[in-house]
Amino acid sequence: MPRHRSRTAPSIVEVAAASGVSMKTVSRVLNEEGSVREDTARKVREAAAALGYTLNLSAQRLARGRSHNIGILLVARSNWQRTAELVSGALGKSQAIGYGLVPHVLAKYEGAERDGVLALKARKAVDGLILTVPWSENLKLLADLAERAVPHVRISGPLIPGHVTAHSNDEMGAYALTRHLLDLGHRRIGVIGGQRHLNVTRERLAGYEHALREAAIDPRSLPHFFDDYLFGTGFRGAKELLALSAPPSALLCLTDILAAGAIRRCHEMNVTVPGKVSIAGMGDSSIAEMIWPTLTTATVPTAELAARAVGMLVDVIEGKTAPTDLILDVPLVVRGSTARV
Amino acid sequence: MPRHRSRTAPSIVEVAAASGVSMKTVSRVLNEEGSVREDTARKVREAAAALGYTLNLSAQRLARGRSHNIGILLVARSNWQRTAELVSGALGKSQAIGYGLVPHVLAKYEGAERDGVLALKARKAVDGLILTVPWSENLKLLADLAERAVPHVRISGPLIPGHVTAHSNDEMGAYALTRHLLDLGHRRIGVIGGQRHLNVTRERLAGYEHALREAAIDPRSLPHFFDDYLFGTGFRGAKELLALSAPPSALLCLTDILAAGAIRRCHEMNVTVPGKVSIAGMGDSSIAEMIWPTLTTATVPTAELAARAVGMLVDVIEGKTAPTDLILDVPLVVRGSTARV
DNA sequence: GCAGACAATGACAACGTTATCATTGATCCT
DNA sequence: AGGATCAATGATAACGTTGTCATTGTCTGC
Repeated sequence: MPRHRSRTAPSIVEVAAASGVSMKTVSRVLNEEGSVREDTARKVREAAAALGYTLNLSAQRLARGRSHNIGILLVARSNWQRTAELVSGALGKSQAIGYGLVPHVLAKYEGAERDGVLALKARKAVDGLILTVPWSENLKLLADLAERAVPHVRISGPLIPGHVTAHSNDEMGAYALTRHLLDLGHRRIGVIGGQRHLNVTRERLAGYEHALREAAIDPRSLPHFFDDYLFGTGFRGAKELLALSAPPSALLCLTDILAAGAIRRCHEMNVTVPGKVSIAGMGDSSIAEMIWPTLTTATVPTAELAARAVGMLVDVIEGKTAPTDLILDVPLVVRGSTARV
Repeated sequence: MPRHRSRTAPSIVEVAAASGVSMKTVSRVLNEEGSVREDTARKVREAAAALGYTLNLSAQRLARGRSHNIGILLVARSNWQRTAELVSGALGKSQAIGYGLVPHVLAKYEGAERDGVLALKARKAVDGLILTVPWSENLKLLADLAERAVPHVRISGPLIPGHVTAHSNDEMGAYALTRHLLDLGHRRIGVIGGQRHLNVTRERLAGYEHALREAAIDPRSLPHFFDDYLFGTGFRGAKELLALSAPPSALLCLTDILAAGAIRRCHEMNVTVPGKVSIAGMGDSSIAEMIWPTLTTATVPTAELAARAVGMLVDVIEGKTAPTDLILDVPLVVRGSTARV
């Protein structure tokens, strides 16, 4: 006895029957594969429209062996602003090219969480992965992905052969920022940053030190404060560095959020910015224009990086091009938080 | 001639063969359906582990007729902070209960974009939808979803029978904020807000007006500025309202971002906050503690709302419970941007 | 010792696509 | 005229699960 098909979504066979062609031809038309006569195609499209039919993604995925989804690995308890930029950049691009974006937040890469990440590809939930800091430089993860041939593109992180990376020239950005402070006459330029072992930290620090050495200043003679990349670090760092017997006249914060924290502390301590101390950030997140004084910083094109990473990943997945690393500029933006000494 | 299976992921039949049971039993074990003897189950689990096997999601989705994904509809070019909170709240919950989260940004609900949203369910990309402002109050969309029996939960938006909503008591929040300003001796309390037609706007305004009327003040006698919910509106609103011949002594901004914009403008105009004018926001987003002075506001539990909405949606999808609306509190948080007149 | 109940398992057909290869006609060349 | 070529189409078998229903054993109670 045939099962009663009440209110079930129509399938490709119904459309085929209604338009008098085979399933395969319907499939060809709806996927725009070509090599179908225009009048046949029209008939099919009309039948599909009449039935309110759309291809079933699950069936398509199973048959094709691909999910048409890409995953983006994010870190828990981080700067939301940056996370939002990453996701929104990736989402815009993936939506435009017909891929779904599956965000996945991860607190650590161990045990069940590790299994969860690797299952993403094994279970065909995604065709590939976008890795953001700090996952883009987690060697255990990178090794696992390489071993399992999981396509992936990293956003930032050290250049490693065999791992495609979408990069911004953070070293240049930090160099430009430091030069800017030097040009304003600052000599004692302190630095506040997050985890030292991260590649972003090292790159930005390299730019900072490069500029100092050019000006014949020994970076080791300057005060610094490192912890993590959250607001509180900027806040505490400013207090500590400005309380020094020989306080810096300028502070380079390796992130806008850090700079925002430092500036807020200055307000609390009645230290005028940039009158008494100049403060620069890095990243050019939207907060840079929301605080007072507005922040001198360098634009890290986070959203664009994410969008480009998606494009690169899809190229890898579809085997279109040989993967190449990408490096975007990080231009200086001078605003109100820095001034002549 | 059998196809050579080189490096292909193992399927359930391999596991069945390796453990000497049928496919169905493997399926039962891996899905923890029960009614399998413990020693059989162990054999199966060992075989699966040895082969590095995991169930294929696409096949599972096709067979089950459900995607185990939920979509979240976001609006383009909005406050990123709020978007990030929504996504992160929803993501945490959905990840915990084994659902994937598929964010979808939408600029308008027409033409191809409308088709895209509706296709999400028709193509079985998602089992249901979370609607955020302003989509949660788009009547055309709501009608389409009802017509197609697409399970959905709205975050904010007017209470409409038949549409489940996760709500925060914004009216109470705005009332508390206004009372706070009144208690500080303010009488001329201006208001800055976004789109007036939005339900959030109306609710918050209702709380504001309620408090004023209690204090025998006619809300219509007070200055206001409405545009959208972006930083620039707060910025422009503050300038306009403070330039009035009878400027307000306090400003209630219907959103933290708006308040941040207003405060920045005050800094530019050398109007001290809260000395000359008190400013309150609403939402308690992370920016409230990053600016100076820190912002008096009311906590809208955005992330929790999103998480709860996911839970409610899954209940609806799985037919577990009768859907009920949810209303969370919006408690007042007094910080540095408001003071006695 | 046997019907009945019940727990554990299996066979096989969905689920709705796409891939592969075969089959049509029509068109082209010599 | 007679292949050869080519564009358009179709038949059928995957893809890898789960649902349904049937089939085993294994106990019970009498």
